[in-house]
Amino acid sequence: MTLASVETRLPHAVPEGRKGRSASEPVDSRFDRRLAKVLQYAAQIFCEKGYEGASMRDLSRAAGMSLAGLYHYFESKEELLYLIQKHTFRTIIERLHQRLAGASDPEGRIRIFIENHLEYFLANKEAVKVLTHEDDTLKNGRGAEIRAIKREYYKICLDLLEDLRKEKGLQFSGRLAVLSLFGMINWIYSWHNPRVDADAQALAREMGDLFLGGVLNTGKGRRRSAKARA
Amino acid sequence: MTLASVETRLPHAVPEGRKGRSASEPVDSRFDRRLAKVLQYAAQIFCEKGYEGASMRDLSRAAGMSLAGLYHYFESKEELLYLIQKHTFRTIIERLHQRLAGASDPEGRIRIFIENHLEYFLANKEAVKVLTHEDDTLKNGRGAEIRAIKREYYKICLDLLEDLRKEKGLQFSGRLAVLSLFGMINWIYSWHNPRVDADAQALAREMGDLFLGGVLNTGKGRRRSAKARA
DNA sequence: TATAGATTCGAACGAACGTTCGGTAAATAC
DNA sequence: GTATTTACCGAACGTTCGTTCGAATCTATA
Repeated sequence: MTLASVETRLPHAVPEGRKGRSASEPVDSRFDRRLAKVLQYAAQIFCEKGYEGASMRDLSRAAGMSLAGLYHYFESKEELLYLIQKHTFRTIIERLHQRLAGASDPEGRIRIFIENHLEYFLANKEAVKVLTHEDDTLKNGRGAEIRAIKREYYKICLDLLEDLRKEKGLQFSGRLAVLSLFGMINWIYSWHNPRVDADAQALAREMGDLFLGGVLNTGKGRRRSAKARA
Repeated sequence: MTLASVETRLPHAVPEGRKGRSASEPVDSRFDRRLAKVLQYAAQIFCEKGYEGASMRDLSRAAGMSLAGLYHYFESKEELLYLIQKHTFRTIIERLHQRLAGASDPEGRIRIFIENHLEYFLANKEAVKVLTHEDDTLKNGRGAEIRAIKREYYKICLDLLEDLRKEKGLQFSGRLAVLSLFGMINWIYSWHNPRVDADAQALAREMGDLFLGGVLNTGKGRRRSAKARA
């Protein structure tokens, strides 16, 4: 789970033979470790200046490595962004599955989703900002792959919500609920200040209260305020 | 309320005399109208490619005007972003004040806030994406001015929420509630599809239900689910 | 210690960037 | 109808961009 168990090995000029690592190979070579470090620096730079605004020279300065030297580890700036996004997403989903394994109560599972999301977000602000901010920067194959992972994550959350809906016999738009929840918890990167705001667990509880309070309340009796009905 | 009642007139090489329009001057000259058009194209381009990713040549192509000709209307790319953000923000706040003037019920006023926000967002997707996406792109003076407007907008929403809290005797973190609400309604630009999703009014009602349901429920008796308390 | 591969580098490539300059055409004022 | 300002343009400026190339230096094995 370092930031680089990835099939980028021997990026160019490899004559023949093994092209991509066959996945699930836990190698943690010198190459992998160095690439992980570089990806970390890159996430930081992309976070600060944005993908387009950041230059490879910025990265070379931050990583303490020459401009040309960087290209030993990946083949282009775009692949750099792809590797960061893919690793970040996959890690979040992997951890989520671990945590969900031991919980069956629908409401509790949604709270686990929120907590998992927020914990990773606040612990890896840079990478996550790159994930959400450079949302549709990647094109073609790499972009399609990242969008697929995103849909997978969306689907997990939607299923959790529909379990709750069935259990409680509620009526609400799953799509709207999921996207509202994503908005709440993704927006954090734009305001969270560790010196002012609570930690991930407390935030997850408060946001869980807010969101679940709304969902449970809205969907039940179609109760609406007089003002809204007017 | 065109996109350019702004003090950019006579951008450079003006020898002496009137520098900035003295504000509140409703002139809608040829210059202003053309600038408004250009700002519209610019919002579109910035929205598509991001501020850093968009080039002045892209804009010149979209606007059907030469590269050099553009600089007759503003002095730099950065000022372009500033003008878009300032006009967008000021318009949203101005309309909000108009709508709030006739409402006194705290819950209804929050619903007005949400509806005003969503209506403008969905009618001006490009400009709004530039507003939220290029959040801290501007530096120095221009950046400080935009951040001040943003704080003003935040404060309006916070006050609305605290009115509700007082009326109903609730307990909740105003900051967290405001920022959660902003997350919900700002995130829309990343997913809203007019062919699939409801219009602004319907969305505002549903999100209002969700948010107010949560706020009213959470803050009252400190009710929490067994799972969350465990 | 010799050999081979992995790692790193300085220097440069062509392309694209934001901006400027001198000048022409169109609109406005007198 | 002429003079003056406004609107616009082609061409270029200097800079920075992502990327490449050939060579130098490490590292590990035999």
